Amino acid sequence: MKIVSWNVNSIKARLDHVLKYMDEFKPDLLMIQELKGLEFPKNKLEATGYYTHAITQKSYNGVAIISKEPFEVILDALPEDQDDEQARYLEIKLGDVHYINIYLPNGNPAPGPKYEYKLAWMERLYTRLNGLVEDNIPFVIGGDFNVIPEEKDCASPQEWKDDALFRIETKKAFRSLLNLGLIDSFRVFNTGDKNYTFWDYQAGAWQKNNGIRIDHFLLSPLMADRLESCTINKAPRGWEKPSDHTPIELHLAA
DNA sequence: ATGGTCGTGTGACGA
Repeated sequence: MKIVSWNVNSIKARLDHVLKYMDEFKPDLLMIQELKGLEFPKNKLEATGYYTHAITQKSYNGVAIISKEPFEVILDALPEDQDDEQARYLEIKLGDVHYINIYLPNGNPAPGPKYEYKLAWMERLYTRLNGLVEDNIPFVIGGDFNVIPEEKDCASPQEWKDDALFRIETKKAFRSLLNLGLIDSFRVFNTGDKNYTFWDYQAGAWQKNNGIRIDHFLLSPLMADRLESCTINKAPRGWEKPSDHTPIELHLAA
């Protein structure tokens, strides 16, 4: 089973990219982030034979799951804050497994209220994932985590030193998730540097491979034995008018 | 050291 996560930076601007990706790389389940609009092109995506569910808001954020198999929606928001209206979380169930798609807050500028929101969001996420682990519910969580886990996950650590994606509190919160027993799937197969999922549009970052690894797939303990591979597909970042992120691809044994 | 690039929606803000 092929599961993919991709921050598309606007579904309106990137619909043709997503359709091309689906046709060329045939994911079984595709998690996309940063839809950036209220409207979701459900009909055009489902004309391919896939099922979809989207969580959207005006202008910002937004996440969706596109799946070959029909699925049940478990949660359309992260629990524990009724006033949080940002479209950043979707949890579904397919077979016995929960699949969670997140667009974790960026948090810049830090420090400040946006960074406080990010850290609070990560605590709420910890609570939810801890609950699933305790209940022995197998899950896969993918998405744009907006977390650079280690120095080797960026080209120039000095540049990111005080950034919300690389600050010590952010790395600690991410480490707490891993300490639940979750596996950073990509690092099981590749411990090297210069492996990125995002390159800024500015200053020739893509051409210079000045990127960061911020899109991740974490597996719950019960899913560990099913992990077959996890790789970054750089091709879509090189297409015309690309997203600034590229897909990360996970293969699980049936 | 500075500015640089996209997308939304048509302003300024977010990334």
